[in-house]
Amino acid sequence: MDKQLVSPSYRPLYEQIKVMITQSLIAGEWRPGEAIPSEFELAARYKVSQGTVRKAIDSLSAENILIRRQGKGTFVATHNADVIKLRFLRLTSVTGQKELLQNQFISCEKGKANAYMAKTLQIKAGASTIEIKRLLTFSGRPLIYDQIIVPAAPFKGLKGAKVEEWNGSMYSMYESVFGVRMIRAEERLKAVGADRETANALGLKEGFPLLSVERVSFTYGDKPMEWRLGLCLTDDHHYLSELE
Amino acid sequence: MDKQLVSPSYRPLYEQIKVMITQSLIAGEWRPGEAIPSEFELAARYKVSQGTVRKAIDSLSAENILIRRQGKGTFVATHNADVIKLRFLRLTSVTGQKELLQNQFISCEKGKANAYMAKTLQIKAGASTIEIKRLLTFSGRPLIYDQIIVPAAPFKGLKGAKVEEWNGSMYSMYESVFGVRMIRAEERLKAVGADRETANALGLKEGFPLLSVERVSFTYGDKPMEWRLGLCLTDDHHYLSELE
DNA sequence: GAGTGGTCTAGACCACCAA
DNA sequence: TGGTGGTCTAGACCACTCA
Repeated sequence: MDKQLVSPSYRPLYEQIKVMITQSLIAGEWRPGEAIPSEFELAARYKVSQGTVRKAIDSLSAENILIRRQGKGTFVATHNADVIKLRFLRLTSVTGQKELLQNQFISCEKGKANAYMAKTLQIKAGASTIEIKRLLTFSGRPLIYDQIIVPAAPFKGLKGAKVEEWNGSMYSMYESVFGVRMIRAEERLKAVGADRETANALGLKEGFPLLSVERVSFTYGDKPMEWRLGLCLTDDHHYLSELE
Repeated sequence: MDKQLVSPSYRPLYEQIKVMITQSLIAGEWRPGEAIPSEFELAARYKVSQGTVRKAIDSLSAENILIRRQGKGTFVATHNADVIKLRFLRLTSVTGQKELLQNQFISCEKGKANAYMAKTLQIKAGASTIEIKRLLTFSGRPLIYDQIIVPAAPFKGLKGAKVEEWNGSMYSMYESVFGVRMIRAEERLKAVGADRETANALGLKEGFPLLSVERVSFTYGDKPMEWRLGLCLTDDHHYLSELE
């Protein structure tokens, strides 16, 4: 039996505060990049001590959902700000730098979720999706062949034109145009041989070893909102993972 | 100029406590798996409040250096305990399970650090090293061809015999036999084609795509103590990375 | 029941930032 | 100079573990 069900429904106060703050974030009361009320104001609103609000904010800050800045305030995390750009990018050149990649869109089409995609994105099988393919290049050299699938419903109006004219990361667009904020992602990595399509796109021979990065991104409440498959050339770059 | 040098040398109390606790760990005052003194005892020892000790322990706990257990005490993290075994293993089968791998040693020889290894392990070029090769298999099938290099000095007496008779992870052995505790690691991933040696070891054709995982492990004080290169077959397995 | 870590409070003071 | 987050304290009470 689930332990949660037998144990009494004890939840620390600061976790409840955390939930309430998260709900305000979902409702859009505070938008990405904006400051939330000060710890004292929130303490007054929720009728708890400042220390308890602090602990809730500490936790959200550790999850990169809020950003604290001493002397200034606490801000809603965003994928727009220059400093946090490429928050989810783990691929770095052998010199150690994370550099800006050039974005070249190949296609943007409507699709329908197959069984796997339905399960992954928690939508109904056959539900409408939007499928994007693009090529990311570095210094003129193709580096990643990316396939992106999102459910159509939350991204109504996302079309090729919209995608092509956007100058920034996909996450930044999701956030600014559709109000969908990604807060977490899971990546599954494998080594694969390039298939014909990818080999052509990247200018390689079929079977050339590529790093396959399958990513699922989640918005508030651990709701999956994007599936992505990136096939990466890793002769000049590597994927950095820190273990603790 | 380094910001640390111009700003006053202000360090919060709890960080100083953290350093003192870490020093006790290095000195071996509390051994892996053992409990450290209670928060009140430490508060008395360091002449600070319990809350300040708590904050220091919180931080070490977040870094997986200490483990808190409500009602029992705070314990020194170990690679021996069953529950924390495979702490650094990110490779999971497609079914999602982390399973025990069989260990088959191939060789264990003395070597000398080349320029790259010297830089990586922060030892002198030409310093003595120990080089181990092994094969990790899962359900009888070769999965990872592993090459491990450690500086000879801290691992005096590490020989083939010792390695082969040890029944557990390398980290568990480092800890139990040599008192070297790894607390952190960095991994750099690439996709590569199998070379002849690896292809033979894993029973593949040359050029077969493999996930190359280069790992450097650190002990207290961010001192690098092990270099490792694992070449992994990823048709049935994948490497899981969580992004926040 | 005694001892441990976990939560919560209230208040003081410090470091940082902007106006 | 006033407001923000960051630190530190002291004390109360709660939840968990084990003898």
